[in-house]
Amino acid sequence: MTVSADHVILGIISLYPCSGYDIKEEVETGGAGLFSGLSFGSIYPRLRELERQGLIESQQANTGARKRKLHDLTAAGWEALSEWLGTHSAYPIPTQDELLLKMGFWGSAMPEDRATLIDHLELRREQSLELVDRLEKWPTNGVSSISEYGMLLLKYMQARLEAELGWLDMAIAQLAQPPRPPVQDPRDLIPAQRQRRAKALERAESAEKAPASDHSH
Amino acid sequence: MTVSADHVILGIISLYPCSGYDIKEEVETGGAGLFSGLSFGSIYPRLRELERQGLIESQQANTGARKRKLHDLTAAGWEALSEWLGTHSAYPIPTQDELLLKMGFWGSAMPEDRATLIDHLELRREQSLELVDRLEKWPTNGVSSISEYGMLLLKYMQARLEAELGWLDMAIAQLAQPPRPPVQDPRDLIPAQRQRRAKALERAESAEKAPASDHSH
DNA sequence: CTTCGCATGTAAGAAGTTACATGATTGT
DNA sequence: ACAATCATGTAACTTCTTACATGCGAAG
Repeated sequence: MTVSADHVILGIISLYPCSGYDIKEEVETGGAGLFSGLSFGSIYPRLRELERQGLIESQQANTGARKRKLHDLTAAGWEALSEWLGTHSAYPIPTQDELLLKMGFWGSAMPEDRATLIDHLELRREQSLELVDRLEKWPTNGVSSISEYGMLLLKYMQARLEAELGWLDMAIAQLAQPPRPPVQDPRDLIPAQRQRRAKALERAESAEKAPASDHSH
Repeated sequence: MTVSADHVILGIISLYPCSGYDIKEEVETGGAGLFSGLSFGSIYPRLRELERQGLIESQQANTGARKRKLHDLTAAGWEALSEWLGTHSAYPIPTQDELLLKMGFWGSAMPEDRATLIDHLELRREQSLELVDRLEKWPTNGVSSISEYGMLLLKYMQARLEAELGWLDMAIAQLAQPPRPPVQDPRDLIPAQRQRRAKALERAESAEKAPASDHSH
């Protein structure tokens, strides 16, 4: 499910011959970082392995003053990259989004506390607005390379963020109102959740008050 | 970065007392599956561990005719779940989306072949339309429990999918047209990519034709 | 009577992260 | 002189997945 580190590394090197440090940089602040993550702990070992496999070539380079190891694709590397690009990708569900996941459990575990959820959503809103800002400046920042494809990706993210922000405003407003009843609950699970929770907490509390009653018969 | 399996399991059990198999079911076809994934290989060992930690209680149950082990939260389990819900979540970047990632490398590795990318995007479009359909029927399917929070999640996914589908139509249409020049390319990396690739492939081909010239000096 | 779906589990391994270790160069 | 940044690497560990193993009940 997770995208292979090797492919990300090959892809980034295809953009320009670069060092392990450059790759990390690209993933942290560049466009590739929007859709993948990599740490040094995987970059360097993988670079060695890719070189062993003959997909990349490495050479010491002293551009500037620092010594760095520059990596570039071999013919086999370009072919491996193209082959990967040609294969179909898995549909991106499940979407990794902890906040939304939590929201799905809110009704059962945090029956009363809507304020905390609103707080989470407002934080998300701020962070998304920041990202919108960063993305907006991208095509004119004077440093990033943005191809036609890069521009399409940028538009994808913008469309998605816009939709998310609209939803956030709606959701925050709704949560500030009194709770609404379930939309559909054929097995009456939702009232049962509250009861199960209340019973479990109550039982624990009474056990705490009378701890001597534990060794039965 | 990845959401912890334990929290997902606790969350699903909070919805109703369930077996390991039920949890898998919920993740495959239920709402929780939109934002998390779990396999049997992690569910069963984690259930044992959560029981050992006193966060869940398990009991043999013979509802129906089959023997299953039903799990429910203890007071400590409800508290652990609430505590998790109360903490802030990481911003969901990087977004795990292999297709978009590939698109970012398309210009360097597949300079000519726009048809394959269009094909990928059309497949995505179909899959997203299918999901839209499934989501639309959800609140009236007569079986799923959908709280107010669940309904908000549903609306989130719908907003996001709608934005994605709009973008897909635009992107597919654009890619059917002739290529456009880069939006920004201060270091002229984009033309360089084609040259590096061409040179690497060419070099490999000539080496194949004259394989005897390898032992120099 | 046998195949499919329900149901639980284990063991080996893939893949990546965290934390650590090291050292040079640049800016203040 | 000192800190921050550039730069490369390793080892231990966490976490989850894949593939396998097992068995019962229901349906055809």
